[in-house]
Amino acid sequence: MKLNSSYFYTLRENPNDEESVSGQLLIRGGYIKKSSSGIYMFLPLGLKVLNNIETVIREEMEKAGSQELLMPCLLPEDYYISSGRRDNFGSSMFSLKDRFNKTMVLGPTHEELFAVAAGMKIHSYKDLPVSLYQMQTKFRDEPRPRFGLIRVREFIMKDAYTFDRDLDGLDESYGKIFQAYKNIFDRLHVDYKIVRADTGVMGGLLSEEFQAVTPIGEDTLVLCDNCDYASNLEVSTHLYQDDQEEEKEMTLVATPGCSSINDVATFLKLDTKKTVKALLMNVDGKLTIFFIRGDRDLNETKVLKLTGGKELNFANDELIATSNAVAGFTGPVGLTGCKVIVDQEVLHMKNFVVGANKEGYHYVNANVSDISYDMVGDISNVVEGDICPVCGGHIHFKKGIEVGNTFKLGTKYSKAMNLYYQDSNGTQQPVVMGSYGIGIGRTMAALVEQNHDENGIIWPVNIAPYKVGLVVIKASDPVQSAVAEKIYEELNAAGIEPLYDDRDERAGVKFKDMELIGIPMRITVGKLAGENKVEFRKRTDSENTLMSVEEAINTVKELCL
RNA sequence: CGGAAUGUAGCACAGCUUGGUAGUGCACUAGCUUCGGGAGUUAGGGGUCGUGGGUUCAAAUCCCAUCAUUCCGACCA
Repeated sequence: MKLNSSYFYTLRENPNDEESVSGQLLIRGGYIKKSSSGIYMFLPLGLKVLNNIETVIREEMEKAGSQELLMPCLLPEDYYISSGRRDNFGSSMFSLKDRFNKTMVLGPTHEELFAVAAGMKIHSYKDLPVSLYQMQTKFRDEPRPRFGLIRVREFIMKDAYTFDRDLDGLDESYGKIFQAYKNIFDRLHVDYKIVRADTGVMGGLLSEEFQAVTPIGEDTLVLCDNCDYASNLEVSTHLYQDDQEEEKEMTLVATPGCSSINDVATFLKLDTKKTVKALLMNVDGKLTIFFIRGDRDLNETKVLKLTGGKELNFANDELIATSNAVAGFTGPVGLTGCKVIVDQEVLHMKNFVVGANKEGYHYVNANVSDISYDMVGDISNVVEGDICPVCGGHIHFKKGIEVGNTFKLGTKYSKAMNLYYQDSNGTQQPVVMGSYGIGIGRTMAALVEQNHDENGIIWPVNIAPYKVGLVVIKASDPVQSAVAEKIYEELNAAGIEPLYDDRDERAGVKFKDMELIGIPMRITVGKLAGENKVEFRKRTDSENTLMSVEEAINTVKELCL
């Protein structure tokens, strides 16, 4: 492409409404432009990158035996009512009325519709397995879009669905797509971790996430420094260590004004690990008090799973008043009027500090035998330094962006959508489903987060909108432009279209633009063009290499393989 | 949805406190000089100051409302 006659622009300054590096660079490079909160235009360069990512995904999905189709975005609400998910999605689903006053929604994910499509083919066990996928725009009305393309309200997702006779079949189909995902993210050069995760609103038996590792990530990845344990914080566990102290006698002590666990620990000169704190929560309208070690956080996912609750919030004063709990000094000794749930870990602690249910007092040297509770379970988050549940090594954290997710769904959707097949005995059986997603724009953003420097983006060669940039220093010089033109023609003939900067701009501007938009290779045609010499440099190089025109062309060809 | 901030030319911003002719840099047009790392200079073009209302002789500036965007939280496959 010749820049002089093309739609091409860059911005010299960062936009004022974009915080993330990937968002800033993609906007400055003219890849994307925000049209409203969480909704972006993909401009010519951006579309090329998107297409390159899609090409890799298509190739690997086809290799895994999946067939592409295309679903509508606009769907009658009824599908999601049938599956019971209309309420789960709630206001994060875009909804509108058609002219007959029928409620339509913009699809946030398509398990229901794929089950319907699969039903057109699947009648007998002989029709299985089936594997289908699509690249399609999804809509989710996020409460808070942010980080450029990372959390948006409209985005292109590759979503795939598998249909099998039984769990063994599902395992096999899941394995194929799982391997395809590894191939995809390897080929895209994403630095990623695969972690175990919560199944969330999807439901089902198993969820694993492909997480691009970057500090901007919104998910916390729990990793072991000794084995390959990898898990999303929301479902991570750890081994408990028994406190070896002798049990002492519980004693009431005055702790005036110490209503936070840090105050208490400081006042008593103790580590917060020797304390147990109370969290007064509202679980579906009922007061539930949780006790966990003082330095830990409550894990909402685990709590909802344990209690079977739907919604978790902090309890208000009115709700707290239904029990004898004293806010700031709540303890599990003689607590009544509410449900009391104790973290599993507390059972392994000795001589800890807890609230005394009395303003200004705590108990010290409390032990499990001193307290009463209704339920025990794993309800807290792991922290760095905890013991790995697999190998006994130590746990550390990284941050990740969820770029892919795989689910073993089981029969939840097939039953809801009436997707059954007849087995060899002639009886009806629900089809066993799996679902698999990759966020394409999000992957693009994650790549930029992982591959940039102070000058701009550094695309992997196979993802870059153009693999090579061709800069002619003085476009008005007939010798230089003739050499550049020749290189342009030859590379095009070889199937490698260069980004040819033939603008009447100063050299510095051209170099800066090539670096900002992240073109992986650059050929510069300058003073020595008359001697058949040009300069070659990779985006990651710090210096030019002088070579002949032929050498430069061959180098580009080799690096494009 | 709670808390905070911002909205002025294509982009980034100043002006607002203390009301009185709409400003700067980049970008754009024309000229001259320059020409291998975001040039210099001269002359220009481009504005419903987010929107609606109010106060005032007079509002970008003060007041009220509203919309949009961003940040912190809540939420989130």
